[in-house]
Amino acid sequence: MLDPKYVREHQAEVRKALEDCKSKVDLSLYLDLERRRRDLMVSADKRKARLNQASEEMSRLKKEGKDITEYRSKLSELSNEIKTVDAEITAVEKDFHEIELQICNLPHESVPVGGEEANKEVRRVGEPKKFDFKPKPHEELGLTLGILDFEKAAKVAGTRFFSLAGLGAKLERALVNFMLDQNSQKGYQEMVVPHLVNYESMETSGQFPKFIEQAFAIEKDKLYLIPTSEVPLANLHRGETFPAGSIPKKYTAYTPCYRREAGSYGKDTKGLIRLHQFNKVEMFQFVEPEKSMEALDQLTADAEDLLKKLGLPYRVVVLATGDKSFSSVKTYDLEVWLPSQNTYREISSCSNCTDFQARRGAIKFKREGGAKAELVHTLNGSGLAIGRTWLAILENYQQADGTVLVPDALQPYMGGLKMIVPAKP
RNA sequence: GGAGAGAUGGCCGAGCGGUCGAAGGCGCACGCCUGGAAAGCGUGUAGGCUCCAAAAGGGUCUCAAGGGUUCGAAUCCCUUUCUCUCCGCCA
Repeated sequence: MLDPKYVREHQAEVRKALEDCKSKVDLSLYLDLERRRRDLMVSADKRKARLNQASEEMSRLKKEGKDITEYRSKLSELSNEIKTVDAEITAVEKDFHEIELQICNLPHESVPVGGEEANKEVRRVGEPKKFDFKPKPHEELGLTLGILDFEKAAKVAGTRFFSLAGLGAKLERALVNFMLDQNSQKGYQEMVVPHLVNYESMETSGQFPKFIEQAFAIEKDKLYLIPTSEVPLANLHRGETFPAGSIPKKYTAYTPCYRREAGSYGKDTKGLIRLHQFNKVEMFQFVEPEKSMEALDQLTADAEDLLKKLGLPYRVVVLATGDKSFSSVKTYDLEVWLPSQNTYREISSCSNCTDFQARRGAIKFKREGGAKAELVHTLNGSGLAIGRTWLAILENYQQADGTVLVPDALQPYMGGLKMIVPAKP
């Protein structure tokens, strides 16, 4: 959500930014409603002031034992007028809020303008390994090794679900533990959070109302399965004010993520790339406004560090205005090298949401000696998507015979295991 | 799931339908006092929206949330949410 006052005073700039984001929001309507809301409020407040004055008067008259019948009926009229205006305000506010929630965050000046094609590679780290055989896709490796199974998952739940067995499951858990340990060492507090959240939480983090179709819903209980732990983490401090000196606050959490993937039929139908359920370790930060751009670089570096330690080649891409996420001003995607696809694929997304989520959720902080509470800035980043890391390891560490080496950093988490070999039938 | 109790300012806690944004206490801040501190005394101590170019100042809203009764609601009525106690069920 944007600051209406800012929008009002920087119309040209906002209009351009919304175009760059391919937003379809009608800014004129937004401004018009905002204007009407204030006008109505002034008119209602004037009447309320009169009523309040009269009310005091009335109380005095009554004490003096005077007759107030006539006076009362006069006020009744005023009272009704107020109710009418208030109803108008409510209606205008509802319309305004509806639009307001549809507006994306304005891109940072450093973000390239354009759609997906304008995304810009920032750096490449690590050399893709040269194989002296044709590298196999992970779904094939996993199947042969007997550690990955989609058929069983499809029977249990449907398409776009997966199941892991034996060392496959163990590798998944090793990655979770490895990442949580690493993040903890970097000052992120480890958290366990709800996987089902209410509507408000989805609204605060920016999923709702725009992306409501993408969420799995438990209608009976009005709860939603989280698409990322960003949602519960962002909402931990909803409606709160951080006392002076208590931010930056950094959290990390491991949760499954549930996504309907509506409209992605036919995309990435094979393997672990795109699923209705996957695991992820997330990083989240609440920081002071002037420090958030710097924090984004640090957060991205923290995510990169995990890939470096796992020995996976990757590149960093800054997403263009039309491709960045709804709530963010700037997003870096980390893309890991996949030998079987001969390309880089997203494995992490790190965003600075500035005060966008904070305004939706009224998340504030106080400065040392500062009088007024201000909105915090929030940042989130995957550190990392576990499923995609799992498959990247299989593909990058595969050997000609179909076995897979365990990266050094993970061996302590795999009971010292150095290689994944086919399971005994 | 059944029965009951409750939700007031940073915290505790009062509050006959009118002068209550709300007594009192604690905490906190500042000042006085002191060689310094404690105690004591004094003063102050919510947030949102809005008017004004801005400051000063003004208006309005907020006593869990939403609705209702009323000229007027923290106070009465309804709904919802949350918390607590007991019973049942349960990893």
